[in-house]
Amino acid sequence: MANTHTYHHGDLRATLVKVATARLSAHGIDSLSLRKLAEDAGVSRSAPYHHFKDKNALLSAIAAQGFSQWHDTARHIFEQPDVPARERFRQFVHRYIRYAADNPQLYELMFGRTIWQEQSATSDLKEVAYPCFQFQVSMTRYWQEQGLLPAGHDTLRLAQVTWGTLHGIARLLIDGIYAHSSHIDEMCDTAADLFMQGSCDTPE
Amino acid sequence: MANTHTYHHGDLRATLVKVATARLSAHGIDSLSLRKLAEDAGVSRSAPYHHFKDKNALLSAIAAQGFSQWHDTARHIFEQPDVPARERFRQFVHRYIRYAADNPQLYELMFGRTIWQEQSATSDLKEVAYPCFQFQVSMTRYWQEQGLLPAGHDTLRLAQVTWGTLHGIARLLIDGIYAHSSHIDEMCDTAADLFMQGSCDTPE
DNA sequence: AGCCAATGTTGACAGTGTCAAGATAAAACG
DNA sequence: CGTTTTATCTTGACACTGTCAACATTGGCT
Repeated sequence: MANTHTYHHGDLRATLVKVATARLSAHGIDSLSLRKLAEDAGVSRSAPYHHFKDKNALLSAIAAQGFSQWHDTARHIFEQPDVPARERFRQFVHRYIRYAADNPQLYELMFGRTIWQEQSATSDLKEVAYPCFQFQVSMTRYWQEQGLLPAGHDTLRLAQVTWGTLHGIARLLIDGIYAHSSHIDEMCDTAADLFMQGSCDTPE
Repeated sequence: MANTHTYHHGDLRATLVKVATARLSAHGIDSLSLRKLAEDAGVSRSAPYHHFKDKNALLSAIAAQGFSQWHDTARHIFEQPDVPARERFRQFVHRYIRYAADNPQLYELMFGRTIWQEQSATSDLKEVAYPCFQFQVSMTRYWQEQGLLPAGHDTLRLAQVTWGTLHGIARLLIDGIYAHSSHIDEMCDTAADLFMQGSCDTPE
């Protein structure tokens, strides 16, 4: 499948996403040009336009993949019946930052201005990303019920702040300002402790 | 001064920064092209290269201005002898987010990957930005001493996490993902409360 | 007065995203 | 089966970008 030598490529759309993902993690987001991607896929410059409206649409497709991937990971961490809630929360914090630090280019694409500015957010992207946000809210509610996070606050706001924190730390790390990757674990512990300051531990 | 009709412009460097700042807040970071800026300044394409090594160097100069401006604001908030520490902390949180929300394009430039990636950070930029970071650490230490933030944690880590939180919220707002500007104040209050959960209020 | 360094200009190059018009093959339909 | 429609791919073109080299002009120093 996906024969490169016939006039019709076979599955150009998938191939484009694949080579784009590869190039992204290898050479960074700046070297992602449609023309190079087309060349990587063994196809001419404007062939991609039959599968993606825009450069943005292609980037959104990559980001969407990232979201669903992270959503799965988050679910796995959250749904461990044997692990106490407190520990799962801690794991979640560490894994989130770790995911961002391990895939800096992808993370930046997923949460960067580029694909999110008002007009350009594809509906495909939203369909994957919004449930991912929603899941964050559900988890927050659960942690409030478990007494790990303060119950007195609106769940949505709390979810925005906790995710904001993770997002902020991730970006500071990725952009290399004010934080270094050797501090990752300590920062995660500090953040987790800060959130659970008033925690009265799990009521079983 | 800064006559536009003579062969030598007068003070092209300052003019460039000025028109760039204007164009930045008006049309966004994407429409910042050296050629347009040169035209705005009434000068030819490659004249800027006599004042800035790079496009990046010009952008860094704008960002540097932003940092020193914010540093001043932060100092003013922090050095209010009559206002209790707790209130100053709350003010700080609100003003930080407000500053970001009011100057989204500038904020993005200041904290974006563009000017911070390893090689390209100008020494001019670092000279302004690092003291700004340092000030954040000093404030954190003070708030720890005042009992507003937990004393048990390393000050640097705590500063990274608190700033990370503000930074993350700011970015979620600016990029328009998962947070809307009508939630700003509630989010700030939630964040401040979360940080000061275990607070035993100011001694004295 | 005369030179030099600072500053500004034009020409050029490689790269980009995007579209219009034409070529080709696969699929749909009689 | 042949024919037509439709999806896909290609080449040509355009306007735009950052950057450099070569050349022009000027203000200030000796």
